[in-house]
Amino acid sequence: MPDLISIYEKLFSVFGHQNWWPGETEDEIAIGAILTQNTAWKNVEKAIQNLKQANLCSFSAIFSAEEERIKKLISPAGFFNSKAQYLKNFASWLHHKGGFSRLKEYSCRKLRSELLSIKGIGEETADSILLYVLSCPFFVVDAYTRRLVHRHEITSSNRYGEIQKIFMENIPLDIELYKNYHALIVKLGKTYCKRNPRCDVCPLREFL
DNA sequence: CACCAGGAATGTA
DNA sequence: TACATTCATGGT
Repeated sequence: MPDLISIYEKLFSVFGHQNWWPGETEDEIAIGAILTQNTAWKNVEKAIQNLKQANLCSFSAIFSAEEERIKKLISPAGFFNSKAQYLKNFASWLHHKGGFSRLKEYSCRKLRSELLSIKGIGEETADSILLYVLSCPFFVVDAYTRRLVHRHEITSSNRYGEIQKIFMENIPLDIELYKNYHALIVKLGKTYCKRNPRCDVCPLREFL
């Protein structure tokens, strides 16, 4: 079983620095994290473009907008009934807190538990927002990450916390490393080995 | 036409 | 705890 550092170095040597998460503002990043739940990123881009065009790509705007209007704008991202409500829920929470800038005084652990208490924010979405917006060191475990660890037999567990624990106990505690590693895993997943564990061109084939 | 995509909530056993 | 179902659009 290859160690996680070796995999990271291999991925970095192939793909280089990633400069992720896509999104120009804190709000846009968090909105994207919610909209991309079980949805192709391409569809999320359309939804975000619609929100921008309507000047609704911020939580302060979403907070006071009609929910039906949000639904129509984000419809390309699917599950619009649920996601419109999720965006509203997050917007209410953020409004109550007074914005992202007022969250600096909270511990990362506290922030995580608060995010998880919002309906529509699960572990992956919470950690994505924590890592990419709030600079908290939580490793993001997504579908690509699960596939990677299972394919490489790093663990047989499919539990979120279990997989996250393995990463956080085996790589240095470094925000930028967490961001880059996650981004590289997604880059790998989007580029190669979608369903074929032994595809010839996968950069990690030496580990398979 | 079947299957899936950077999940989460809800219900069942 | 471990699965199953539901939510919905657009690409392959």
